Amino acid sequence: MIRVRIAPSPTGFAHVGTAYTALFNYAFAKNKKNEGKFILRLEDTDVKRNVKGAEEAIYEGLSWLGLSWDEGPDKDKGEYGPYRQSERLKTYREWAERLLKEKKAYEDEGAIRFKNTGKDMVWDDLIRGKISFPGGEVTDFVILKSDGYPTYNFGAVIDDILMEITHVIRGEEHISNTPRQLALYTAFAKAHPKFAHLPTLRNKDRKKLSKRRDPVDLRVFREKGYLPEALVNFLCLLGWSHPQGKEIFDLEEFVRLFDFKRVRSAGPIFDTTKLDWINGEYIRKTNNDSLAKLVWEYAERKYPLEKVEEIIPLVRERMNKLSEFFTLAGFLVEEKPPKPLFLTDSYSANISGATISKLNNLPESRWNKQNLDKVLGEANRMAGTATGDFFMDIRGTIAGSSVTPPITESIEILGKKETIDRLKTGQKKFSK
RNA sequence: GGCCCCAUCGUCUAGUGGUCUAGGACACUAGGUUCUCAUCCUAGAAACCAGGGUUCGAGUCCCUGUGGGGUCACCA
Repeated sequence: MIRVRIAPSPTGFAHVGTAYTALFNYAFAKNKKNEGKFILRLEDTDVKRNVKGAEEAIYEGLSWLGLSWDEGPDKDKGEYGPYRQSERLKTYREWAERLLKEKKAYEDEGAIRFKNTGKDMVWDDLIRGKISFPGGEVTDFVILKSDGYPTYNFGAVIDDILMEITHVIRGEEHISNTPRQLALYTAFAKAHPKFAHLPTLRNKDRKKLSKRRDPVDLRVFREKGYLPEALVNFLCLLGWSHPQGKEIFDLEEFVRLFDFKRVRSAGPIFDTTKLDWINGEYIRKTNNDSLAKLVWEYAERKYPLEKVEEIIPLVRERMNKLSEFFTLAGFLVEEKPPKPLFLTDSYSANISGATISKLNNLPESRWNKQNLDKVLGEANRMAGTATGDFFMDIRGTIAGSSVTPPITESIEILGKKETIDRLKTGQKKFSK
């Protein structure tokens, strides 16, 4: 039985790196007939850095991405819990004292320190092959702090033993911790789990992603209008490649095809340019009704759902992020009319009394794209201006922008009264 | 600096000794479609870090160098 875990610290928000590690752990656990267990353990042993709400943020972030865990602090304790390290202090003390009794550790100013054996440490990494450290590298290190909390290396090893973790899949930055952990397994005469060290996600400076400078908070991705499926897909593509070279695939497919053989060891740059494209692909894959709901929720239900549904077909191929709905179609949903733009030299001919009365003569009941095309075409001929210019001025006048969805469709949705009001306003402002 | 990891187009990557005059995707450029923008279609530019080996043959194996990264806490 495969058992894997992620072990984030609740020190703030859900980090995209945590999601990345979780994704690969999840895929590995569920890959084999879906029978592996994916465990969430909270390493809250740095009392000073624990932040309230951080735990919930982690749950939220992972759930948003569809990465569900089988065991964790929010679930029944079961035979392996509790899953918060702060609730396992007694256990760590017992195990540390065992080492003390066997003279494999010693007390040092209120802390307990592990006595290094000086042996070379080697393991066969699932992603990188053989990795070895010279024995002198591991010095005596603290395993139990004077406040009674375990250090990372100790807590992780004890829990991995007790929780029967079979595979430790984590970031590359933990490679240098592995010899210390291996020494601990040896001291307890326990077989160590298999290790797989994933590449670290980097920023444009090729440095490991930083909380300070890089967009790493999962909530921010949601706020920017990314779909969780798209983010997951993007994350899959960092360090892993689809055997058929596919770029767009869902979590289920990733899980099914996952293999460490296809994981690269070089650290990829987390460049969201491609994520924007992937997100657009997912938006275009979503049907109108579902997409309208997503936008509606994204807008915190500020606009009528029916209105959003009406607009979606006009913008679905124009947006890569949900947020772009507003820049594209804001003029159709906002109460306040936009400031008109006069975009061509033939404005006065385009937005003329003739144009407006032509539209005015079209009754509400016949206010649809087909008739609008006809009427606007006639108005354009009367104005005697270039078609592009004609529509451009209508665009600028009713939308206050030179980039909008198609004009006749937009006018249909805007409605007769509002359209004519805006055209009149534009005409008036222009002549001033 | 010690130790460790890594190295193919700007970015994500394919490639497990010959089919590589190195393939795909994003981004970019040009053109087509079009009332703008986008979608869509077509084309284009763009990479094996360097030097030594091994081999009939190296992007692929080995060594060295260079470059990048990680880590050296009573943080995780």
